[in-house]
Amino acid sequence: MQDVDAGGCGTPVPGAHPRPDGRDRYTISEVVSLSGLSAHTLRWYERIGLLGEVERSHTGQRRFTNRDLDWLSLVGKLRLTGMPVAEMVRYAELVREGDHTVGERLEFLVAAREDVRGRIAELQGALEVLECKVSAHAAAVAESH
Amino acid sequence: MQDVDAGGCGTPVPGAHPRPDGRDRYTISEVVSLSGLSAHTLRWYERIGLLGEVERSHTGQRRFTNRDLDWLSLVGKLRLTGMPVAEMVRYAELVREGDHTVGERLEFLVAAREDVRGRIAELQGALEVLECKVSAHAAAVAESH
DNA sequence: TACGGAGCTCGAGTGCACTCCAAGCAAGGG
DNA sequence: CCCTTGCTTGGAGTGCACTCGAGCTCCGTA
Repeated sequence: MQDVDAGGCGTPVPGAHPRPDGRDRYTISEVVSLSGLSAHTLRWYERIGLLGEVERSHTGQRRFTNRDLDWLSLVGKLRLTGMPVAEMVRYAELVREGDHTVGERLEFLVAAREDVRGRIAELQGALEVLECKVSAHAAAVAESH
Repeated sequence: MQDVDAGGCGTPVPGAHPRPDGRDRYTISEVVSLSGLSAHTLRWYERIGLLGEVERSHTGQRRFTNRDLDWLSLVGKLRLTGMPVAEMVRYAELVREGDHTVGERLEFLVAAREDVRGRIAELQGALEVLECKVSAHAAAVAESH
């Protein structure tokens, strides 16, 4: 089965470090450079349940998988939208609960999408104001030769 | 002289309480319902210099002016963009310093504008991912008849 | 065998933006 | 005169999302 939450929608971001393919086990420091998050933050994400049990090496060190990386990329997107971490944790729990939560997850995603649309509209309002202020100040600067 | 920072760019927001015109002195509770900010927050804004000395009644109560309301509306826009309060305070200081800071203010506004544009782009990236996830989950829900 | 470097856990600390509290004053109504 | 309502102050508290520190283990190289 193809989990509907893993991969499939990630933009292979131009700015970010590319993921070396053919591998599926990454140390925490590799994930730090791949994700841009700090090691502390990654461990914290796991503690609060935003990341689900990460696999371990025989000595107890974390070994992140490509699936973890996909999940982190989604989390990054949601974080950009300003979604509180607690909500993302709730979503992570739904994913862990299995396929029968897919309807609830759909609701969550739709709500998040509407939220983002609203936020974009807000920002566009702010942008208009800023553009107006910029013109006014540029004119004032020009006027004072 | 027409201060380039007062009014002129405010969208008369459809959702917000309209400002009763013909008046220029508002109590703190009037500003609470006009701005949506709490009284605590308004006093705190004044304390940290985000609002400049607010006029007082003979008994020491604050009397906000239309100019204060205009400023608060700009602050609200900037807050929506995620700008830290400290930066807005810096801008407020530039405004208080007078006309000779108009160039610096222009720089500030241009930077803020670029910031907002970048943030909109980020959100649009997140929106795409969300739309993709929504389709995938909608399909999964439909498939499970 | 010694050492540097990466990783581990648990718990405490930080910075931001509020948010609340206690104690007190002023005006108006009963 | 008392009570309520609305406002004042300074300072303490809250919630969020990290962020850091102490003290430990484990591994590879000299």
